[in-house]
Amino acid sequence: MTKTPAKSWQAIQAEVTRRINTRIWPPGEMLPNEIDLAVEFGCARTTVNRALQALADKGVLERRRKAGTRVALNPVRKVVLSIPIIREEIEQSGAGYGYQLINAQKLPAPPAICDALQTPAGTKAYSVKALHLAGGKPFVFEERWVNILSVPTIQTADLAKMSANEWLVQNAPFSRGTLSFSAIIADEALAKHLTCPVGSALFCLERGTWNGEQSITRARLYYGPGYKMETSI
Amino acid sequence: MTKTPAKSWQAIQAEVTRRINTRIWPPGEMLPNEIDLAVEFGCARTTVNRALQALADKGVLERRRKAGTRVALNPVRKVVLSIPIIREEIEQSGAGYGYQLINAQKLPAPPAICDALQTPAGTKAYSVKALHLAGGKPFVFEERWVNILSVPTIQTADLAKMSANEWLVQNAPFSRGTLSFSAIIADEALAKHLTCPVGSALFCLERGTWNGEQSITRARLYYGPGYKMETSI
DNA sequence: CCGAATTTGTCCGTATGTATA
DNA sequence: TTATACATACGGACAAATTCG
Repeated sequence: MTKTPAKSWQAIQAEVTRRINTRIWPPGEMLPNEIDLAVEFGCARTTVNRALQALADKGVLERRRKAGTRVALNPVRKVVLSIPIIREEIEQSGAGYGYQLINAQKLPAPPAICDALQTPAGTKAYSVKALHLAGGKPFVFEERWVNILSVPTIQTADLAKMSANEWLVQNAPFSRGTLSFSAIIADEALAKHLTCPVGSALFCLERGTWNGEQSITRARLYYGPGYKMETSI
Repeated sequence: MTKTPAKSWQAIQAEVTRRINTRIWPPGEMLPNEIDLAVEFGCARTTVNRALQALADKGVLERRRKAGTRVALNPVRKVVLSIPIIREEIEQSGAGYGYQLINAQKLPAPPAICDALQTPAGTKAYSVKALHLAGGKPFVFEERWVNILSVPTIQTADLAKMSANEWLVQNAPFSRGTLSFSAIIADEALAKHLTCPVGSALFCLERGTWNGEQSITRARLYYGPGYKMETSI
């Protein structure tokens, strides 16, 4: 019988995690039901429930009514990734943050963008290109298209003073979005903006946002060579 | 006055989200305290608490005792990313999954690996190289080092039948890990394994795991050119 | 610097709803 | 259909953190 150090749902979470890690409950194993665990830990069932639910949210446990709770066969599935705010990320590294608008203009959007923004082919959209600098050196090149049907007022915003991202956060709500990561080769334009060799491998973060069915914007952030996005499990 | 459709913490979560999205509560705005919200929604404070806590977990709200609850200034900070199990990802795309062990042997680990595995420089470690195939074509090249001081038994495992990842999941528990994403240029070796041109940009996922203070393994997964890791917000 | 007031965090015990084997 | 196990709710209570005077 294991000593029960428990108190508070976080302690229970820790103890359950320990048992999983030490294979007392190996992958696929069924756990005792909440009532039994509550008795063992000497707490209310609601407290056990809270702990197990949190672990299920993390993907460590799988729970189904009537079927019970089991240790997930494939752990490490869900990770909470904190998307760094570029400015904060740079300032935390100790370097000074700089922002530089390259250009902002209404342009006929390329087909791929019209598709992404769900506007008819050939529609004009607002193109914004900007650079985020760390210690005066290029850190991220931002390439953004804004749907002027959804957010017409962006055309009058002074994007030299406030980044498009900040402006949108304050002026254009969104309800959902997509996020993707990929690797891309630096072409001449990218290499010039980031002052890196043509052919470098760049980490690319692409984000699209919608408000209901209306598309708002689609942005690509190209990080300089060698960038790593890190998180812990 | 808004109609309160509330019932269940999820409904409250939805209503709060709606108010944030429609700028009834813009970024930075303070929310009423839990008690007042409970009165407005006609439910118990614990129910409100659950809803707001869930939103705080998502990074939508920021909460502090006594200070209260406010809408986060920078939304979209925390994202739950589901790291796809390679086999599942391939099978879901409709292609057949294949696994191919390239080699597995005890080798003196390069300094960077010894550093990552926290073993003395020049220590031997177990090197595993393998390929995951989708529809018979290379999809991911896996390059792994396993700490044989922590997991000596891996040397007797038949890694041609079971992938190192699967074997470790079943045989070597870990308590914490790191995860990073980056972009890398395909050198000749990588290009050969993935049958892609030298100089391609590859998406690279790097994972390190520990059990307490003991390092277990460090793996790099190189995805073929054009791969995108996607998620939604 | 300290105490008081406020707000969230967590707990308990109970009750009822709901999916499912 | 029924029994089981999880999901959620309620209200009361106290703890902990932090702001503010």
